Amino acid sequence: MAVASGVRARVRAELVAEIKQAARRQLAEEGAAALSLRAVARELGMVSSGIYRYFSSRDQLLTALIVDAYDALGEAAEQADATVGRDDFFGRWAAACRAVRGFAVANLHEYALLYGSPVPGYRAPEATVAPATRTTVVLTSVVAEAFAAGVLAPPPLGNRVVLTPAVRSEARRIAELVLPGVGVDAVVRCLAAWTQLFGYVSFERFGHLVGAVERGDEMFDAVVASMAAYVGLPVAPARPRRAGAPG
Amino acid sequence: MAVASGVRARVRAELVAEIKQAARRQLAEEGAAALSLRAVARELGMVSSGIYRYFSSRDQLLTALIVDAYDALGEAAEQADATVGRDDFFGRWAAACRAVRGFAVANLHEYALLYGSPVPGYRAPEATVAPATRTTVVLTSVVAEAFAAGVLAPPPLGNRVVLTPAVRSEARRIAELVLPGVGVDAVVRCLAAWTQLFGYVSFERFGHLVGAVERGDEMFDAVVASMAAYVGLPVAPARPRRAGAPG
DNA sequence: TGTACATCAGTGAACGCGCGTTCACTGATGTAC
DNA sequence: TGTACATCAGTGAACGCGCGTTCACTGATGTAC
Repeated sequence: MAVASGVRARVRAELVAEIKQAARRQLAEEGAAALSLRAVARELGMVSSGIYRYFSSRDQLLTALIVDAYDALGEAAEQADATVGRDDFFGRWAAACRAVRGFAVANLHEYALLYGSPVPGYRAPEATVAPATRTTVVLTSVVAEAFAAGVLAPPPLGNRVVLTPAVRSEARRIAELVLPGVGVDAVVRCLAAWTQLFGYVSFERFGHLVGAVERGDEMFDAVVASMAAYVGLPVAPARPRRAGAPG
Repeated sequence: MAVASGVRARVRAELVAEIKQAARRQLAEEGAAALSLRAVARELGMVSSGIYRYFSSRDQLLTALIVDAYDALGEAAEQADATVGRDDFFGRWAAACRAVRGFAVANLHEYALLYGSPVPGYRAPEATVAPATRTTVVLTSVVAEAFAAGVLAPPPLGNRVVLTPAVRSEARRIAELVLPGVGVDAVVRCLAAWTQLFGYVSFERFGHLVGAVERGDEMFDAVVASMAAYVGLPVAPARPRRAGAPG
């Protein structure tokens, strides 16, 4: 019966979920390098070879965890973005940045799995690419929409850096992908802000700010605000404008 | 004899160096998690227990590698800084940034050991703190000296972000340590630039820019220049001024 | 200069451990007639 | 509704591997008189 087969499939899906959850728990306690199929099986009261009914190798389980983590982070960023009024570009940017940091705080080892050292001997397959871009798309969309709304500030006079032709063409290519219409100068600043965000979160979570920054939450907000201004987002919530009108 | 004893000590020091070198080679090929005393011993044609004459545990060897890597990176930054005229603050900043990236390019796994995911189960001892700050000191010194020379630009109008009291006091504390006299606003921007630098290098080296940035060298220089301007360093080499004169 | 002793480097065997993966198997659960 | 068969989940033993660390040991190298 189709129904009975559906039951089997559902049980199977549940077990896959349970295995991933156990693996995630182990990840949280020991880190990615220490993740082992045997320990996962032990936690589920199963014999180690039983896992092979659900994952064909340790790497496949690791890939599933990576994809899930990228998706969880991406969804957190999307939801944070969605809580803010569409025209409050600064607020949306800040909300997305806070979501990234919040994810890293709540899931240190999953964050490290995504953005820390590559796992030795592990090569990320194609399947991880799409989920990896979700968070980036949230951030670039805010900038792209601010530009479309005509409120993205041009670079201040002091920041008019000369760009080489190679950089300009590269920036144009990036703009076509995720920042339609945005100028090469702003693309470079977006790239800086994007890497700054993850650089700060990594430094904080990996212990490089110990002794330097104590009030992590407030300092993070300050840095995010400063970088948002640097990118050109209006610091005060933007006045609603007709989207698409160039500024 | 003192001379004979000196010979023994020198041979010992050489062997310590050889062990570290073999460990570094292994690090470069497999990554930190795969570094093992047995493999190091094998490479030296020694029995595994022999290593214990020189390092009391795997963690102690790891610590030695971390200290060496911090020192190598710090020295690279210092030397890069030293090649540029003292008054060319922008050039000094860019040179130091390039040195950081250069180190990461040439020594991926050592860079990952320092700035990637924390090694599971390993807790960095006090001895690593001082060497870890060398690179940071190079960068902050450039900014502090630019300020002292009176050429550090104030934040552009668009970047006058409101800072909370907690952030201001934290920034003041940081300034006392490494950025004497520099305003809280600039401290926040330095923190952003510092984390941006390592964030970019990590993203590039760990594969997060694949498909986005192809001309790594030139794009890096562009981002560095943009961030240097954001920090307030004069983009063109500064006119020589009497150091210490406030701007 | 020569001998007796102490220090040290490196050996080899062993400890107990955990790992990923394979394989033939036993039951239980679904499927087709 | 009932039976015969196919599919699937999970078992248990085994493979070969590498790891950190301990320990009693053998020579060689230095030290003190």
